[in-house]
Amino acid sequence: MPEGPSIVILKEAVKHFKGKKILHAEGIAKIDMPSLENLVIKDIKTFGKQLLVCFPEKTIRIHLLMFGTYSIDEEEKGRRHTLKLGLHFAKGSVFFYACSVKELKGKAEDIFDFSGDIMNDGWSAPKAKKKLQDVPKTIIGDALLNQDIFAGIGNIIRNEALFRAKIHPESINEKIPAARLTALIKHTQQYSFDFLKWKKKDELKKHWKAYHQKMCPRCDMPIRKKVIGKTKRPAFFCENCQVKYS
DNA sequence: GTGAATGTTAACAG
DNA sequence: CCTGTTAACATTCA
Repeated sequence: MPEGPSIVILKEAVKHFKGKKILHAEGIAKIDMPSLENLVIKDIKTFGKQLLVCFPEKTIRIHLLMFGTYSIDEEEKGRRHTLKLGLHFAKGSVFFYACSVKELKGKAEDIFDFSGDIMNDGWSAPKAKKKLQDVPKTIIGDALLNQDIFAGIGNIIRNEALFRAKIHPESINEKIPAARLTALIKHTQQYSFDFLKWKKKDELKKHWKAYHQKMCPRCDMPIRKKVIGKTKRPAFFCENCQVKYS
């Protein structure tokens, strides 16, 4: 369940643990569990698809990958989840399953450039445009998934944003007119926040226009599914109304 | 039972 | 050493 907006929802669900002291840490993640005990959580942030549990001198980075899940206060018994990390507080607990947990040295602000995070208030569209132009030969479908360019974008967002912008995923970056590129970047951010809004209401799928769709809602032609690019992820697009710049 | 999927990275080949 | 491909991991749903 992990594109940027879903991680923002996760952050909101655990932010009440900010300022709280960890009494016990458990799980099979390869990090120093005992060293977390008695530490107070300084902040909880997100960067792209990662949740960051921040301390003065280190940052715990949790990435849900494809199948990661979490539960708050109650451990999911009965399910066969692999408990990677469980944090226990005086009041409440949080559990992360089947995810990637890493311990990073230093504070989050020194490790991540938050202007690259599509969901961050400080996100910079001009910087994103420049980064796209720095990889002129790349197809836009791959570039959108590049976390160094758009931290937080996943396969749903890229397909929906390209559909809104009427750009074919196999378009070559340098062939896309600058105005179209700017429009795409804007759609990407806007769809990410629509994703957030709809996901909260549990109606994300209801609003898909291209992703896993059969027919184009604009022109009624079939939506094509094709594994593309070096990222080899399935793209969904309308060949009739999404222009291929190549 | 099979295959696919909102993802990344370690391992290997050249 | 660098680049590109494959494998691995983990879970749910159709």
